[in-house]
Amino acid sequence: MKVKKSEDFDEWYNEVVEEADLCDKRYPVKGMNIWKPYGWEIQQNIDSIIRGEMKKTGHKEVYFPLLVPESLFKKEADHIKGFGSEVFWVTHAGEKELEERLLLRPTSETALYHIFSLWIRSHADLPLKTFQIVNTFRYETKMTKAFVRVREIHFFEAHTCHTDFKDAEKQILEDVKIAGNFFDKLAIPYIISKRPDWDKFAGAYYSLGIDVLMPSKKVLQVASIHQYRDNFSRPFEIKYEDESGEHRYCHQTTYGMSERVLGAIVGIYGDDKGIALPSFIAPIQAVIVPIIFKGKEDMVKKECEAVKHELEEMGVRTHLDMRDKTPGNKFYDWELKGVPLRIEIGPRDVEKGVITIAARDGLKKEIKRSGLDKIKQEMSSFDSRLFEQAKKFLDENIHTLDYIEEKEGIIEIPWCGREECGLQMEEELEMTSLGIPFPEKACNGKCAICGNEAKHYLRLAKSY
RNA sequence: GGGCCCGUGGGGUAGCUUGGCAUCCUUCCAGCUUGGGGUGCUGGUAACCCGAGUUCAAAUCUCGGCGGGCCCA
Repeated sequence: MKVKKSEDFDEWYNEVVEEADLCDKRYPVKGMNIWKPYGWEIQQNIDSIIRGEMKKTGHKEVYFPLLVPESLFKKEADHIKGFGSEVFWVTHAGEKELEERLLLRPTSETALYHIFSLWIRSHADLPLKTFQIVNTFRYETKMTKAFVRVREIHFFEAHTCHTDFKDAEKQILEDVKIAGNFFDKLAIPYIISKRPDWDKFAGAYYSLGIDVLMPSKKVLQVASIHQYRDNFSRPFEIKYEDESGEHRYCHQTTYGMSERVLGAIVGIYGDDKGIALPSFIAPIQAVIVPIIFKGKEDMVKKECEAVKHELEEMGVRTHLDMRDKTPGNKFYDWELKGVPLRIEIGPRDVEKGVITIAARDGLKKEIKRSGLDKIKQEMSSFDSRLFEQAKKFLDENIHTLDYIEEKEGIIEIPWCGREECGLQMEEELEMTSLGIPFPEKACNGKCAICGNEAKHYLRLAKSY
């Protein structure tokens, strides 16, 4: 690594995503990067966590087509207003112009909901809980950044339909819980805010944003949960027949996430040596580096293979690095790639009946060869150390204030709830509002702009 | 939306002002050496973003495209 994380975070980030073999940014279309095998494997591991959570809560996986006819896309007015300027259009087949233009989904509401209206007939079909993991496309005009702002998005989206608002609200709470489980496994601390009306998702009744704090003290939105009420079900005519034979519109919710989660992990846990991966998503959880001396090669090699085998039996994803490089070289290499635990085995260890382990954050110790099962504990305590360190950083950078004051990080200011006051805060602080804390945090102060009774705290921060 | 900068082997760079020979580091390949934090030596592969123009001659000057980055609203 040429750039220090503490000196220039954004530049460090740009370098580390390529150096750590997560992606290749040389593809000649702006905002479309290549997933390299190592990065893709991490992302797949992240996906498998959310798949697990979806399965536990009764969501079914689907896969809808990439192309959406223009007529469907135009059905919900706010939605097209919000996304219209950033869609990619398919207008031709060969030389022939299409009768109806098709677009690459920027998100999949309009594709799914047309079909949901066919799938849902009666209250017995509800709730309908689905999700898909697909690529979506948004023509970003701003500066793109690997995993953080891309034009082809690796997107997870859960879509649900319910009999009424109340049942949809229950789904929102379940989503909050799912997010909790998900981010806990990744050891990422986060905050949830109810977005202000002027910044909610195009077509939503309200939106909850899940944000993390990056080392640059700018926040990154990593997930969002939306309550649509019947905003989409009306134009798409998603109706069901209730017990009394009446036809009613569904209420809907969505929960979305993208590879920004990976961006957050890179940003939050990386250091001057490279990235650091929580063990749950690390493709390699423990790497064995043999320390070879002339004349003792076989002894060391045999021991390494035996340890690898035993660890794999325990379900630890293990790699034995037999490349013809010096150990120091390999150490730097695996640190760059963020492997949680390194195991060093040399003649000295074999003779003493131990192995030497070093966690990615520097903690080094010997453990008994006969006590290999300790490795799992070492991994989880590594994860906890990552989390504690990030949690501390987040907590130290949330400032609850009574009046407007320039601070780095996230600030919370008493707010009357009126849009003009909120926008003025954004302007004065040169920050964007994240919304009001969720769950709501009691606020007894006066609005920092107009002086009227404050209804909530408004959270603001600089953001990506 | 407005303004600015940049594009040279896989990565990082020098050369551009004043047109002519493409520099160095790293990576990579082969071999020997070394091996508990980037071992050393020898040899090798490999580049001027694309297109048009000016010119005897373009990495260098002009225009356009594509790509990358920064600043302001």
